[in-house]
Amino acid sequence: MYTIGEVSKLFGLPVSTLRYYDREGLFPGLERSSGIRRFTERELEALRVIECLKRSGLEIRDIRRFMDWCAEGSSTYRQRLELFEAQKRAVEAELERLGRVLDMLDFKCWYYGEAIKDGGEERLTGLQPGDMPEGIRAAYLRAHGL
Amino acid sequence: MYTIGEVSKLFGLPVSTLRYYDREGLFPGLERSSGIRRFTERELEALRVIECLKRSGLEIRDIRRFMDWCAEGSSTYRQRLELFEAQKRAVEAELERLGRVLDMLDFKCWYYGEAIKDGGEERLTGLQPGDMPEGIRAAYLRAHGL
DNA sequence: GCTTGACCTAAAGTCAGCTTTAGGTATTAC
DNA sequence: GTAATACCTAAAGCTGACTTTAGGTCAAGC
Repeated sequence: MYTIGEVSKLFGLPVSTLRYYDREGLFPGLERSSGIRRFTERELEALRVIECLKRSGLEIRDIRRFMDWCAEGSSTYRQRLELFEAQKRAVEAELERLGRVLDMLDFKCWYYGEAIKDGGEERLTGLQPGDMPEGIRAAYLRAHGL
Repeated sequence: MYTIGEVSKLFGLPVSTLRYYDREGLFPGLERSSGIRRFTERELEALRVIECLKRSGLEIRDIRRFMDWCAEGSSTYRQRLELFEAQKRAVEAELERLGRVLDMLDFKCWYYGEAIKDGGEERLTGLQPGDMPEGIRAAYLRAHGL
């Protein structure tokens, strides 16, 4: 059993955020003793799932819906599975987009490294992909969707 | 040369967003003919960079600062390089976090698949990592930071 | 007994990033 | 000539996710 202050430290989240999550219904079964919230291992796992679903792009209201499904019992397993499968696809898509972002950043790092060496961008502005070093060319082409 | 409507279609961004970006100073050299914005290849590349920096976690005001550096010329190459290097580190960190999110989602997909097969969570609630299949155990442990 | 610190609430405030509204110009299509 | 369409501005409005504020309870330490 943990107080809100302990959970705050464990997860590195402000107390105000935990109270906000509770207000929004993200801890449906959270118990209290004389008004004070008592977090159990169940709420800690809920919090791990909340962080996971948030990072995967879900909004608070949708996380709430998921938590309500959990409280509803075995009749909602299918919906819960489908939610996780959908978020998996969303995260895989995001990973791919971030990969292309990284390609652009790699290209730009190379570009400014060269610009600094040259003292200007004259040589670089006319550059065709064919004139770039192997790895940079690949990154450039992926970043520009070619 | 492109009108704002053409750029909107090319990038899949609302016209209102492009005007907002312009208002926020993200196209420092954008020209106009009789009041109408004329986007050139330079603005298209700027837009690619904007999307890249935004996805990498930068705020509009910081992107604006970068665009101002570009307008300032060769004296800012170093700052620009450092910005891209910092964003590269940020994206690499985000990729790792997303990897752990994916681990959690993999675990939860497996979990609910099993719960559906079993018709309940009784067997699963007592489950130790040692009882899980190979790949799922690994995902579970990574997702839970163990 | 009184201060400190951890908890509580309801309600208002904040911030980023857009989007919408209201009103206007200029060109093309009929 | 008038209706539709694409452009323009300034300013207000919106949304999600918190955070802050103002005011209160309660137990522990001095």
